[in-house]
Amino acid sequence: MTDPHSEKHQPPHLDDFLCFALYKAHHAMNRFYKPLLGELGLTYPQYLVLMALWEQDDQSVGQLGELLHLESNTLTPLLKRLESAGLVRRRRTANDERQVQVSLMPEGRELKQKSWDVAACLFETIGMSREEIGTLVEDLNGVTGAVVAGRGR
Amino acid sequence: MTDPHSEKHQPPHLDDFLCFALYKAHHAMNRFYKPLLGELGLTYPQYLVLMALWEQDDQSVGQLGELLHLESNTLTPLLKRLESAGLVRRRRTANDERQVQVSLMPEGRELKQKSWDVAACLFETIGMSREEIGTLVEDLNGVTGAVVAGRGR
DNA sequence: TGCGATTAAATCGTGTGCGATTAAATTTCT
DNA sequence: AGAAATTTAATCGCACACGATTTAATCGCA
Repeated sequence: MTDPHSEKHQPPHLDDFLCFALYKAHHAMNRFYKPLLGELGLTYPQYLVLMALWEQDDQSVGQLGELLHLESNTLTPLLKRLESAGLVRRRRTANDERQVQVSLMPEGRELKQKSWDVAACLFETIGMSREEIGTLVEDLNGVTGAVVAGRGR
Repeated sequence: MTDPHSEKHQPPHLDDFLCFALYKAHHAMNRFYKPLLGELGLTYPQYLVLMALWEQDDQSVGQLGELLHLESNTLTPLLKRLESAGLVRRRRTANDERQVQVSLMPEGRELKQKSWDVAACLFETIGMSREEIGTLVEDLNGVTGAVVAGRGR
């Protein structure tokens, strides 16, 4: 059994754990976005779903789930809320009645512009260059990839 | 209004957003930990609370909340579950009856050893050196700090 | 053709997270 | 000393997140 963080067999501090740093950063991001997105009537996961649709409209629940690493049990109620807010439309596809296709309504498409300010606000707040952010994103994606790949053992 | 991610006013891909990278990495970590911690009868947030107590026993709900960035509305039910599992004890302090002091029970203290393997397993899985992890943790904490500091505006 | 296997969403139950409010104890200030 | 302000947990309601199950549609294969 490998000692994960120190040469000595001495427990590291909580702050040294990668999982805890991720936990905190994710929470901080959540707390930062919440009031800004609240003005748009969105939650953070709803915002991510809309971002996915802005990039590629008309995706199935499964496609969205794969992109966002979410299952239908999470997405279905979330999408129903977006639908009842008039931002997206949910329809079963004609080809395959099992699939539900999610597409943007005009009101949902408009939010793209407003949400731009939110991302810009975060960018200003953290005060990092594009290169630094790019490197950090790559590192995080590397960790994500390794962890996801190493799961089924 | 600053364009956050590109010279051109062209929306970046979802994968370029730091918030999304964090979201994915945090979820990946969660999904990795869940089955391992499940064998110990713990959830991920419960594990973090225990880690905090292993490092410093006998903390108030407020202290734990400050460390983990959680409010009493989240901690109270979580701590009650840890208590009913026999891992911790909750008692109001004699000095100040408002505060609830949380301390480890023997069974909770024992889990420290077992949980060690979980951290070691993650360390092996991501396959990064201590230096790389340390740098990443520092970068993440930097982002967390900047975001938290920039909130009240 | 038709029946079992597979696939895609939806449903259910539990456990976070958090904004808002409440309740009780302590501190402050006159 | 005593009322008002403050502090600390707890409570309530809503929205994820996910394991497990269910339902409905499609596929595959004899």
